[in-house]
Amino acid sequence: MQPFTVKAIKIIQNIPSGKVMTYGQIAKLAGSPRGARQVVRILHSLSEKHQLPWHRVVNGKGEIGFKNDLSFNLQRELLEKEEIYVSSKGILDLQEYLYDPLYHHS
DNA sequence: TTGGTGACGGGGC
DNA sequence: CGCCCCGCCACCA
Repeated sequence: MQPFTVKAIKIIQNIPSGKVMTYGQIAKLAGSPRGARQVVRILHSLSEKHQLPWHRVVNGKGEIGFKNDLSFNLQRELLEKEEIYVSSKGILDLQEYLYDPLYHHS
């Protein structure tokens, strides 16, 4: 397993409930600034095995990425359960919900 | 080995 | 805002 994959998994596992991270942000923190698509791959193939909170990952514009209705609706439901408001078009407010593991209060 | 494939991202219009 | 193009990169048939 590549170090990138290991790091990305840890990062995803540490996203707190009620917050989201973007594919690109995770890729960058895991050491591959242009590896957003690899994050997609990881979520797709390893979410179950590693019990990843896959629903807390959205694209850089703050939208649910799925085109597929079933997956789209499921992700929206899971986010709203965590008090994250998602519009019917799948858009949420990154200013409010984005999690930055490198940011610390005072 | 090679070419197709994305739950992406940035830039241009 | 919406579209389109292009670069990206590990995986797999």
